[in-house]
Parts: sequence; C-alpha cells; structure tokens
Amino acid sequence: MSKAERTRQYIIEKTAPLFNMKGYDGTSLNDLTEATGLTKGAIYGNFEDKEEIAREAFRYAINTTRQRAREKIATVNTSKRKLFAFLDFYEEYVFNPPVKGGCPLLNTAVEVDDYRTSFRRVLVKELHLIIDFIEELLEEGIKHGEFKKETDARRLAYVIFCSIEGAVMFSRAERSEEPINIIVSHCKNLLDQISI
Amino acid sequence: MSKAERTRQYIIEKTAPLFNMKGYDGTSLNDLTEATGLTKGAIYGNFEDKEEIAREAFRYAINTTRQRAREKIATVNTSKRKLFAFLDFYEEYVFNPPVKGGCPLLNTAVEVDDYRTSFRRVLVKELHLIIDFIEELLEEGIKHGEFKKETDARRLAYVIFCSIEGAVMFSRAERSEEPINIIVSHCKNLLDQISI
DNA sequence: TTAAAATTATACCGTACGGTATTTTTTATA
DNA sequence: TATAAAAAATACCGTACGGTATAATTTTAA
Repeated sequence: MSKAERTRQYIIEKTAPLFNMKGYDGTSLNDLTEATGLTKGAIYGNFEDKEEIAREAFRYAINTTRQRAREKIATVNTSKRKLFAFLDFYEEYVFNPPVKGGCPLLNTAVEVDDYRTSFRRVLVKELHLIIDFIEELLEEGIKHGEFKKETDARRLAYVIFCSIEGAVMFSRAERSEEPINIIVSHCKNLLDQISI
Repeated sequence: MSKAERTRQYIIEKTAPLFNMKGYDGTSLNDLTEATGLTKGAIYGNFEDKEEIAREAFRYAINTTRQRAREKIATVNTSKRKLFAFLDFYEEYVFNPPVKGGCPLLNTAVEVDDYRTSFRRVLVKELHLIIDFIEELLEEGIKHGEFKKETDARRLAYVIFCSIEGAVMFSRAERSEEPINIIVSHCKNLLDQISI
C-alpha cells in the first residue's frame, strides 16, 4: 500500500462521518482539512474534486455498515435468527452507527433524490442489494422449512426494510428509541407469523 | 392583508419547493431571488435571515400537505375508509406532492438530525402530530366497533407511518412506485387483520 | 547516500455566499 | 393629488467557498 493509497484511505475514513452527518452541501473543504489535519494540497493531490471524496466516503460508509451487519448475522445459524440479528443490528446502531450520522442510505437518498443523478444510481444499486439480501434470507428460510412456502419474500423484504428506515428517521429525529423498538418488535412479529 | 404580508406569503410559497428539494444548505439566496423574481432587498425587507425563510417554508409545506390529506380523508366516513384514504394519499403524492420535493417531514428530519437543534424541535412536534392523528383514527375505529378492542393503536400508528416514510424514501430514490405500492397494500392488510 | 519522483504545504485564484446600507419606487392616506 | 411611509431595487460589504499553481518536503529506490 503506497503512501498515496494510505492517505486516500485515511481521508475517506476521516471524512465519511462528516458527509454522513452534514450532507454533501453542508460539508465544506475546510471541514475536510480540519477533520483530516491535512491541507487542501494534500487532499486535492489524492482526489479529483469534492464529489469524488463524497462518493468514496459514501462507499466506505455503506461497506462498513454492511460489514458490521454481516458480522452480527454470522453469529447465528438459522434464517430466522439471522433476520432477527439483522433487526437487532438496526436497533442497536440507530444511536451508535458504524459511521456517525445514521444510515448512509437514508441520508443519501433524501439528499440526492431531486438532484445529483449520477450519485443516485450508485444509491439505488445499494438499496437493491439490501432488499435482495433480506429476500435471500427469507427464501433460504422457506427452503429450509423455517418459513411458510406461500410467503412473498420480496414483498416482506420491502416491508421490513422500509419500516426500519422510516423508524431510523423517526428515532434519530426525536432522539428516542421508541419508534425503532416498536418497528423491530413488529417486524419480529411478522416473522413469527410466517414461521412454521 | 398588507402588501408586505402578501409579499411574505408569496416568497414562502415560491421558495418552499426549493427548500424541500435542495435542502437548507443547497438553497442559495440566488435561488430564492430567481424563484421569486424579487431582489435580495425585497426578500430581506420581509425576513430576518435565510433561516426564517426556511422555517416558514417548512411550516407552509407541512400545512399544505396536511390540508390536502385532510381533504382527501374528509370524503369518506368510516375510520377504516379514512385510514385507507390516508394511505392512498401517500401513494398518489409520492411523485406528485403538494409541495415539490417529496415529504417535508422526511427531508427535514434527515437534514436536521445531527445539526440545527432549534429546527429539530419544530419537526418533532409535527412528527407527533401525525402519529397522534393516525392513532386517533384507529381509536375512533375501535370505539365505533370497526376495529378489534385489543388493537394497540399507538403501536400500529408508528408502524404505518414509519413504513410509509421508508417507502417514500425508496420510491423517490429509485423513481418507481413499487415500494410505495407494496407498503400501502401491506398496511391495508394490517388494517384488514384488525377489522371486525 | 543521493537524486528523481511522489506527496504535501503554501499562497493564491475567481466566484458565490449570506447579508446590509442606501437610493429609488410604490403604496396608502389626508 | 401631494406627501409621508412603506417596500423594493441597487450597489456594495466581508467572508468562505471550491479549486489550482507552485514551492517545499518527504518517500522511494538505485
């Protein structure tokens, strides 16, 4: 790993929380130099422009979050338990996310929805990766006889993900765990209902 | 209504979509003058600063949206039908909202969650007004024998609202009605399940 | 060890930002 | 319709923005 690569990585790690908290427009180059302790020269020697930093920071935030979720899920061994672990993950990390500022998907989705089309495409891909992931867990559960055969996995995946994201928004806004607790417990109920 | 009051109202109406689409940081004074056709002088003669405009624009966006929802709900006469109408409202307006840019609650929640504490308080009040509103519809339905007595109205209100907001985020991000359709139909199922 | 290459710091663009003081125009009313 | 008051336009702040050319420093490898 060359010096440049290490610096690049360092910049990404230090600035990802900023972009996640303050958004693209809200994060200035001055914020970036303060957070990294580097000068503009160093930053612009490693990145084309502010947008490239934001893009990489987003990728980093997503990957880190996914990594953490995967680790938690890997500790259990049935599909249902994995889904419960996935829900617990969100419950835990609403106020203690891997990258400060909450869910990068939610934050980015809201910021890019009317502008910044190129960024949106990356976002949409990530959104579908999560839906696919939940859907696969459900399908596996069906295959292994944990869940009822008639379960609409894709539909349930959307229900789980959307309600979780809405709850993350609500809980973070009012700084209360009530919404996320309610939603997680409701999702667990839904999973119980389709369990055999 | 004095000239000043009319201008103030005019500025609010013209700029509300901008703030809702681009966010507070993303909306410049230049955007505001362009959207209104007025000069900085005119704008600053009617508002203290940019934040006051944003605050009023947010209030306007919320009130307009609420107004529209109320109108739609008023066309039917049972609690269950009202709740269905409420869901239909969101389904319809994801891509055709009363104020361009989507749900002002969602947009504001994400932008203010880590900063701008004063703004957050207004937001949280509005969030609870919606939960209370859904909860009341449910309670009424219970009182009138439409819904089962053992229904946890508050809990269900959270479930409906959070999943809708998550779906709005998802649908707008991927410019597809699939998520919102799925969630709305799922919420209707939940209401069917508690119906007598 | 040293010199070229790579990386970072410095100093500096032009521009657009939020905001204001002052002049001009419009509005209201006597 | 004359005039004072109110509102809007103009012209202008200082500052911070994103970005760059160049100089200084640090790495790297011969």
